[in-house]
Amino acid sequence: MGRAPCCDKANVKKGPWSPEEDAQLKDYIQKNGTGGNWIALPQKAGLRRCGKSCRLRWLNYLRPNIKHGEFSDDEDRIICTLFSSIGSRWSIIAAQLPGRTDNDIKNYWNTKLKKKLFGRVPHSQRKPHQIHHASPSPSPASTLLYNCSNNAYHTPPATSFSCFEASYSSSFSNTSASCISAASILQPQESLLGPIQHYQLHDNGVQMLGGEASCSSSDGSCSNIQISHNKELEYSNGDHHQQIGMQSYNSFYSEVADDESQKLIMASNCDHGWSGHQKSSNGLWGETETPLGYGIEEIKQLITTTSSCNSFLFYENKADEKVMYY
DNA sequence: AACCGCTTCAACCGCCCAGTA
DNA sequence: CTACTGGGCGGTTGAAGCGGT
Repeated sequence: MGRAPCCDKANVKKGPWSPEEDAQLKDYIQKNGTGGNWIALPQKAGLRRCGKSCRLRWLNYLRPNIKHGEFSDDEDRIICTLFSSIGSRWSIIAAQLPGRTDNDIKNYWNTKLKKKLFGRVPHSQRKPHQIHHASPSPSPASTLLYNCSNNAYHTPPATSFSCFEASYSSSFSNTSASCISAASILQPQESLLGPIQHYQLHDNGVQMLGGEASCSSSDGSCSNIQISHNKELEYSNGDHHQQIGMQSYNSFYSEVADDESQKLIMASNCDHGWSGHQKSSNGLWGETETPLGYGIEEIKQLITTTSSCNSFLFYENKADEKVMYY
């Protein structure tokens, strides 16, 4: 048996708020405050709304000093930086952007910023042969390479675990690669991956990001990997091989394992090196701990210092975006 | 003008956590 | 210690708007 609903669903109004309801809620809160009890608030305010709905409406729309409209470049940068550090902790990200709500930022990220960074190809411009439908299981990862030297973002071609629906750039061969960070999630079960795809490096054939990573641990858990590269990077997918660039870096890979079926490999050659941190059992990092081991105060500091070099980690877990290019 | 497909974003859903009885 | 409750949060949905044909 599930938990009791927070309100009588049959007697509450749903859907868009009318200007009258807005005025009623705003008026009540301005006069009486929230009283620390959102569940009781609608009744007191004479609204036929769920308490949670009132809270959301107030926080996201009616609250004073809410900023609507275009996000500035600075805000973009802050969102990207924090997202790279702490993931989709929208409330924490929102706390760094006065006047912005977590919902706003979440929507902005999902609808605009993500596309801005990844250069999404409109459906109408896709050629049928470019589209490959992957396995029906959720594909949790997308991968992004961030080149600090020219402020450009690049994604490598999609891997089987990297099914971000986007136009994957293979152009980082002509970047200086002075500061490239890569991250991806590996899923060990082949059944979840669909067709085997992997990146490999020429010469010594170091395989990574979905292949058999070089493991430093005896049990193959791949907790730490250190690789020095100055090599061409090739993308391989069965019979299709594509050279995707030249990388020159000395990387230290750390694993962030959050459960048995998902392993996160991070790579960075940035100046402010970082180490992997284990998520807690609930899949979240501690309130003041970030994946990079930064506290919230440190994140604030990070915002001001990462303009020169960032470790970017992008991943998503959206089951319905299982289209990829190869 | 009508239709269609895409995008946007407000709002909802359901889970998790902390506080409390 | 356990059960319950409300608040908070991230993920998802769907109506509205918009542009193209």
